[in-house]
Amino acid sequence: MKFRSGCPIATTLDLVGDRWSLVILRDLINGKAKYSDFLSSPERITTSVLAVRLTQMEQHGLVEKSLYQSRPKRYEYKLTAKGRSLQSVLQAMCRWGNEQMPDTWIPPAEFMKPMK
Amino acid sequence: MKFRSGCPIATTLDLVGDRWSLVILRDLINGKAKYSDFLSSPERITTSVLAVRLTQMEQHGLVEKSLYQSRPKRYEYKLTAKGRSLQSVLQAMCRWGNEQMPDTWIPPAEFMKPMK
DNA sequence: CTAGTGACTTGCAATAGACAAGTTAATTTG
DNA sequence: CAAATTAACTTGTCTATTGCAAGTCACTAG
Repeated sequence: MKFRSGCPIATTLDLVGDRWSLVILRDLINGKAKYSDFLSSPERITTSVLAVRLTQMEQHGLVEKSLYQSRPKRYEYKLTAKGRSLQSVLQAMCRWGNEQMPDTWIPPAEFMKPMK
Repeated sequence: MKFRSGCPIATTLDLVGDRWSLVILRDLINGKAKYSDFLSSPERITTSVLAVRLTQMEQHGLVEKSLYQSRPKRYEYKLTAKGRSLQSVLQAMCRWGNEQMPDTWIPPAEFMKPMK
């Protein structure tokens, strides 16, 4: 992976600065783990984009894939510590969205709890 | 503008969830204001993308354009309160970048000061 | 008069995303 | 036991966004 600069903001955006990665991360934090779980979210990601984003997030060390059933093979996705620590970024976005964008949903208190 | 859902995270990403908007916002917070200022940042945004992003950020109410010189016309860009309040998101990204991505620059203390 | 600067615009190729359909290996349902 | 359903993808086509290079327009400095 080539980064645009050493700026921590630009570098973070090189990893998750696209339309979908942080939406998937939100779902993972909220306990979703299976391919079909992500597809069922209200934003309606398409299957092709989901497949690409999941493998890239895995390559970046944000999620881990594990077999939870062989025959037929089924995988579940879980956050790594590195991925989970992005929750503070999501919390900041939630706060901003709720303050500045009318009619956005209020997240469960659990989601907004300070971390670490 | 059509939003993917009422989720505050998804809605925020509908506005700034691309490769460049938050990099421009960082520059604005750091006092950059002119077209050529943004072009000179180390990430090397191209002029065509910069023009598009600036007009979209203006449409979304995050920045304001003002004439600071007629003949020839020259404009400067400034953050609105709505745009400035995204700083907390950038601060969270900075913290994450510095913790998880090796060799990212440490921002000036000024940038990380709590807001409001 | 020529070169340079600031703020763009235009054109074209490459990559990412949207939309729809197909595949594979089971498992459930009738 | 064949037919429908499910989970997890893959493939294909089309459009949108980004990257890269060059050009334009209105001055201004030498």
